Amino acid sequence: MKPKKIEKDTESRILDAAKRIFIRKGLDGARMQEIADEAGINKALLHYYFRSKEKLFLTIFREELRNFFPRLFPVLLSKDLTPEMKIRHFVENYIDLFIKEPFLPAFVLREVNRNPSIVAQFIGEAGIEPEKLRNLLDVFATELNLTMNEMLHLMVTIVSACIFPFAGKPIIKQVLFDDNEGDYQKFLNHRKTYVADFVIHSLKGRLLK
Amino acid sequence: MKPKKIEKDTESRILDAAKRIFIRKGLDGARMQEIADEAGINKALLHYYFRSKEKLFLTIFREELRNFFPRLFPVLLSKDLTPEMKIRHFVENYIDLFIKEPFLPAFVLREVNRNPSIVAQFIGEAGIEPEKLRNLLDVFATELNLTMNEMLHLMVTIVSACIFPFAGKPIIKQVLFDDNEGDYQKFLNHRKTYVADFVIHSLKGRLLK
DNA sequence: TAAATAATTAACCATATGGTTAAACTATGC
DNA sequence: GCATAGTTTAACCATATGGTTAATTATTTA
Repeated sequence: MKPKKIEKDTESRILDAAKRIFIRKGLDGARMQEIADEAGINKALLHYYFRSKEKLFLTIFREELRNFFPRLFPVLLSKDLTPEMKIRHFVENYIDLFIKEPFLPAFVLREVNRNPSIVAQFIGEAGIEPEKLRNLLDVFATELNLTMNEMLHLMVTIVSACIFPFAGKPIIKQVLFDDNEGDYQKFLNHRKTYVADFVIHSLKGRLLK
Repeated sequence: MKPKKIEKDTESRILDAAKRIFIRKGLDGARMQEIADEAGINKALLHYYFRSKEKLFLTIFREELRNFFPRLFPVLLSKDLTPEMKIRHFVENYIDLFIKEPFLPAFVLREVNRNPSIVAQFIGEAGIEPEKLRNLLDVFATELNLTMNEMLHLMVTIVSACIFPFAGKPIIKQVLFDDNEGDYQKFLNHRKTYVADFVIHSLKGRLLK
């Protein structure tokens, strides 16, 4: 029952450590020494497993970009959900994801703005196919009786409403909740139903034009 | 007609250069040499005018934080605007601001996440008074027949919808617009009316519950 | 078990970077 | 014209940082 190989364990220790450090500090702010310390290993070992900081970073980034992207296909294609339920599911799952990974939004936004070409570079590997996604949105637009343009705005609005509360946490918490973490967390929990309600009301409200 | 003093000019040249570099690259990514080059001066001169990178950065950040914060008081307190018009004004002005300063949202979000305490530290100097702001929102909530909780969500939702399209530009442009800058810009312009409409529909839609 | 291979470390290296110094240059006041 | 204070520069410094090397210690394999 002796552990045969430590290497595999070391690799995942490195990945865990790198993830924690990179997500909080970004590529520019992270130090290889810091990651080594966090993983409890020698700095040279980092370069033994991942040749360079860049390589290690991209390994982490690819994975986190995949997490970041909402997996719309299963929800939107479901036949036994009303449009309203699809929206509720989406919002709830997406906000829950960020409650579990609160630093993910700020991390991804920071890195794609540092180097925008990284998006095109990794979008495929992150399991996103823009064309298929746009087709999907087109179908959903029809279902909701929206133009594709309106659908794109709707999508961006929903995603914004889910992501910004996390990416803007320091500001929101300070300005709206007097730096009270508990109040801010309560706000996040309410938000799952609030955003869905808000969107659904808006779609209904169009009828009142 | 000879220029009497160059000094003042030098200082503003430095500030302009620092602003450009810091906003695009952040504190961690920016290099003092780069800022000096951008300003067309010697690196030592940077330290002559602003003792350290940190000091120079904070000078820029303070100013940009002030820009970033929506100036709600004049709009929300106006007596001759309907709530609907207040929302329309706010959204249009806020999005227009970011069309002029497209890197501002990503910059502020990056830096407040790098060092959250910077918000509390500079919120006063940026001309924001959280208490007064919350009072203002309370009044507006009454005007709209909303609870304070709903008002906070509404506020965050509107701000999210304005900011995220800029902070998330690399992703949105790539995924939704196949990397076409023109399409993305058109989207931003539509967005001014779309977001306002969306919010107003939602408030009306509540009646259809 | 001995050779071969993989994992790990301490010490090192080259370069980049924020920051300093001392000297030179410029304008201004007397 | 000269002294003084303010401005600008080239050269320099200490340190941090990503990365490498060579030796050491497991682990595998024949």
